[in-house]
Amino acid sequence: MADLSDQDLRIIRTAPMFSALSDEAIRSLAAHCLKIMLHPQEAIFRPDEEANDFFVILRGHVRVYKLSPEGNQQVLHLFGPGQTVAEAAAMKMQDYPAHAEAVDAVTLLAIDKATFDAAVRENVDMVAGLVTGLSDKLKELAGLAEQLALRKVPARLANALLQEMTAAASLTFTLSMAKKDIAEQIGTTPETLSRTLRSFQDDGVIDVQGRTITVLNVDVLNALATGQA
Amino acid sequence: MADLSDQDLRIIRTAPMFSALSDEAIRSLAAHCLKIMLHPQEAIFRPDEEANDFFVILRGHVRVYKLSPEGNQQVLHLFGPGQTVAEAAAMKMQDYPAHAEAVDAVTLLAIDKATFDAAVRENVDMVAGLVTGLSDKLKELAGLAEQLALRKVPARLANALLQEMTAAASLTFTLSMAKKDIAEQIGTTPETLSRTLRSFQDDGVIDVQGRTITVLNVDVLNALATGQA
DNA sequence: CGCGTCGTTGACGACCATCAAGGTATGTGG
DNA sequence: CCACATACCTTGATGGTCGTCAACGACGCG
Repeated sequence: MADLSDQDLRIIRTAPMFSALSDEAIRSLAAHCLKIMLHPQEAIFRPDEEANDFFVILRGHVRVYKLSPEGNQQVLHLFGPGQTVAEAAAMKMQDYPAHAEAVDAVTLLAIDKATFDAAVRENVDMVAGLVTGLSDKLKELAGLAEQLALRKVPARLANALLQEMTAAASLTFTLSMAKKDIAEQIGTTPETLSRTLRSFQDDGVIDVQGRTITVLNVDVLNALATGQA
Repeated sequence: MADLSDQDLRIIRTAPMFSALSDEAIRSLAAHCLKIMLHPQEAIFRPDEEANDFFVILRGHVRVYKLSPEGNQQVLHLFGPGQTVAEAAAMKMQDYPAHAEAVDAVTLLAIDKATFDAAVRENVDMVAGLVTGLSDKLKELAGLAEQLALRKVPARLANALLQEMTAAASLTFTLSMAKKDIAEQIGTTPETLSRTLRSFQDDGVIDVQGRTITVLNVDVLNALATGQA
């Protein structure tokens, strides 16, 4: 039931599992799917729901996170257009393992397990892409666990800054989200983030002007990120 | 080149990706594989090696871990007989994402990417199992990240104790490994582990006699594990 | 019996979350 | 256009958690 624009098609084909499919194959798959629009902060799924569908992001960003009993959250993934969410849970028909919510205005394609299974049976080459996607997520989570266990806040922050820097392809860039969200993502608090940013600035590694960061010394920042400082 | 006993077959079929295969299919796959025996502590792979093979554990236990620049390690997975190691990395032909080593005396079946690909092409039903295995690992890592970020040491230890308890199916059990290894697995030090165990004991939740633990109050232990205490 | 690994305990300090308060920015309605 | 509300950010003070260092006792094994 979902109409797809040409741009939608291009975005969907960004996902490894769909990259090998023809336009017609994607369109016929989408014919059985729902297009969902969400407002910022709107919930997509919760850990106690059964995973009947998984999602392809057409527009916006999705945050996948765990919640502690005290209400703290830890972001596991941050997904953007062309990425798939919860395909592993859906394939196994278990409960979703975490929370997911829209970060900004989001459009999703919701694919239910049955129609996806049918699509896989007709296009066996999707499997390689599916595995690739899962493998990427495994690697990401392994890196996250490493960071949380073995790196202190300065190293995690340095990492995040380097990521933003390379994403912007410039030594000066504007943070892609509010500082409080960055704090959350690297597993700390806004207060500690603020202090750590200031200490970087005092050390002459970066310059902070509100949401705009300029990296003054990439080498030191790299050293911080890998823990050699 | 690897001869498989009937017991080997039974163990291999424990892995979700092999569960649907016939004896002959497994034997013909194994004909192109190597059986590897390892001593305790012996390395299996390192993060800078190219992942040409992945492994099925026939005997013993394998620890997969990340290493910090300071030499601390964080265990990501602990695998036993019938589990597969590094299949995601091997399928994508990238570098291994972590270290792996034998915990005790280990026997592995090493499967290289090419022969596995061939096997998958002949037995498409393996795919579902492959995905199941990856999905399980994703869930495990997500849980680990949650614990590291959001739970304090007592909660993580309570969790570990509950796991050992249910594995033993008895309120009294002997730890499956040295305490220092448990400390490592839950991301802390032997000293802190020792103190936390003592505090549990002082609170009357468990009794500790060397490596033997008796759970005196399951409810409180559960509360500790979920963070409600 | 001696040695090495493991486990425990104590003292200490680093790191970081929390609480509280004030400052800044941004958008909204009058 | 200004006043105000509401977020977001910063800064300081404080305390808890946990890692580190050091010393010692307990095992297990050759």
